[in-house]
Amino acid sequence: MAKSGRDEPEGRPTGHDVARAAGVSQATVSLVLGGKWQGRVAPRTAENVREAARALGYRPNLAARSLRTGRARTALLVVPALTNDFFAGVYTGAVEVASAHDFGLVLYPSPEGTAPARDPFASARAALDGVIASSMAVESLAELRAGGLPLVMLDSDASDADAAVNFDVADGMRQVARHLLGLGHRRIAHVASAVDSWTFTVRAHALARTVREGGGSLVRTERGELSVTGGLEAATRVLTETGAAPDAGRPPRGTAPPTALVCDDDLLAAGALKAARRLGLRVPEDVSVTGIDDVAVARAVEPELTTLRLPATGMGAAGMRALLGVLDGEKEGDRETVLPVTLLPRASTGPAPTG
Amino acid sequence: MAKSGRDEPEGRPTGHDVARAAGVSQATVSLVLGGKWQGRVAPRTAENVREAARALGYRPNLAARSLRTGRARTALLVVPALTNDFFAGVYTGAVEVASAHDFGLVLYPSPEGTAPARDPFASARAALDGVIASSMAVESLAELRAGGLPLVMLDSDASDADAAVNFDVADGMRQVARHLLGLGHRRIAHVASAVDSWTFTVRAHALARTVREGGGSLVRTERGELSVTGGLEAATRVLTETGAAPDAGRPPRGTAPPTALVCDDDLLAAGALKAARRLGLRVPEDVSVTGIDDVAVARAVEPELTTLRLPATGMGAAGMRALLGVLDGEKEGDRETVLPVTLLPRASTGPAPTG
DNA sequence: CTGAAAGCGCTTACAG
DNA sequence: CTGAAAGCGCTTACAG
Repeated sequence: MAKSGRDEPEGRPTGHDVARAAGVSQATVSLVLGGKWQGRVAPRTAENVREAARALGYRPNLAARSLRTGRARTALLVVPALTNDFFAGVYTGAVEVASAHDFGLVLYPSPEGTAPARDPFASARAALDGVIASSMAVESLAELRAGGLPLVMLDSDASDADAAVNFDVADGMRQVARHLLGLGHRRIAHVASAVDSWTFTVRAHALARTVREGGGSLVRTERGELSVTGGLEAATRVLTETGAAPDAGRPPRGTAPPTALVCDDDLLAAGALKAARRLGLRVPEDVSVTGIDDVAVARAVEPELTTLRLPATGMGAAGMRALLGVLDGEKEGDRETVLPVTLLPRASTGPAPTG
Repeated sequence: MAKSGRDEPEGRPTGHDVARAAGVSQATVSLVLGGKWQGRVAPRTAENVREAARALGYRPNLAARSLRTGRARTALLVVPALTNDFFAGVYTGAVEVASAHDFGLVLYPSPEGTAPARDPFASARAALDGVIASSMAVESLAELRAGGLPLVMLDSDASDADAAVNFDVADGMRQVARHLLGLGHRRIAHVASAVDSWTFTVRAHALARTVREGGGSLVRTERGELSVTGGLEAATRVLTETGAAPDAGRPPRGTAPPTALVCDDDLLAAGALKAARRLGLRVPEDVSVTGIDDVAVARAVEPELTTLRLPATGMGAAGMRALLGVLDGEKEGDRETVLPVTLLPRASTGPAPTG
């Protein structure tokens, strides 16, 4: 193991050290390295300063800069979980826009999942100019608001935020429902998220309504945590308790069995696929399954999932742009962005079984 | 949309505001809120201060604190990608230990994947006390070292770090190879990572050696990027070009077809499963497949993957502990931790086909 | 074109 | 038991 660089001769070099080496004042160093020297410092002097800074390995102390300027050019992105690649997309999109505006982006996965984030500020510890929160439950708003920082909400109930970016999930659910109705499905079950956040409430309403309007019926809703296991358990309940699975050994309880399972995300849908297989049902011949998100698992499983592509990267980018707008004191318009979603029909859905 | 809290009457309250409200000096406020008042400030006064701070919604300015103390109590965790839940585990473990020691942990997913991280410090922008880097390629070391901060490497070549935590991947690969040899497999192919970092080099060596010593042979190595698609492509090449797939329509090129595919991670293995299926091969009857990591996708696919469970959370925790040790000036011993790994036999491996 | 100086909001000896 | 003061390393008017 090499030695740590901490105990170098003079410790970490400061602007004064650079100034001494370049034979100028510390103020000049600041001007040059801050890129504000044009017309104020001789080009030759500026070059000397840069040279000295390089030689010493100088890096400005961010704490000092941020204390002085009162801003950190840093935003915090709060997400519920890292176990879903969806948030990788959100981060990627946001960080790209942030970088382009010379902003830093600190990622904070809330340890409580979609539940209230326990003081993300304490954990992030960075000096922050604003917060972007993705897919958080309403209860976390108070905590997030506590910092008094500008707040942009993503894929969430945004009534208390400074700006919002959402997917058109209602339209998405309509697309899913119409896709299934078009395939002849009339009895549909909803494998829903156990977490009751805004986006899932909207999904449930849009699904119920579209199915009803299309002449079908939502025969059952079972909730599961957003994981493969959660989906497996919830879908198993749906399939056995409605009598959809012939081998289940449990009598139907009067409900007609569903021919399609609409799942609130791809992880749940992957679990539903497993449930069907274990109960001896073929997908999509006996039962169709749909997901939402289009994360990697959607194409990892067999059959590949018919799902809704939600533009995660676009949402992250739009969220960062919205935050920048709020920070610039942008007028109150343009504060709510809605991103379209696309249905991706794949092999997990097919014509409803006849008979 | 509600108004942002930015333009409150007096702006964000400082320690002086609290002092004024409580009728004490700013120094006393600092003492009380910093928990260093015992025996220095009257309990009654302390209570008044806390009350005033609460009433004003005071939060200490972290930039000022960090400038004054010279430390930030914050570490940076650099990971290559968020598209693998493995790193969610690493983060979770590290953040737990960090919190217990009142440390913050900033997550930085390197935009270049396992390639050199382009100045994570600029992006993180936080004042940092140390860096933990997981599964990064050697080339990124220079960048990471540039900050002069204590560095802990995870699952990487650690020769230039202050401390290291690694999995016993060599032993793991041996377990995988022996498992397959025990099932009668003699011709094994390696679906390897296209990224050539330390951990993958170790895996390749251990696999080749164990297979050879067990009387088998490594008939082919194909590399793919660490994703389902990468695995699908690499495994398709292995299966068609060795003549393993009868329907492939390509003549064997003199190489005996493998009966087992050892993949460098679960994503690659999930892709291999798809490749086999598309080529009309049954898993595990015609070909066995193994993964590494035991992330969610390992149990999402069918058949579920025989894989190596790498304790990601444990590695994150050990990494943070190691960093804390380095920061405390701990003696040079105990700087290299090796974590054991476990083989999880599941349905994707079975007896080698006879004949 | 360059420098001296103020001040951001804290923590921490040091007086009293 | 409490306060006045120094100083962390920057940025930014302000002089010259």
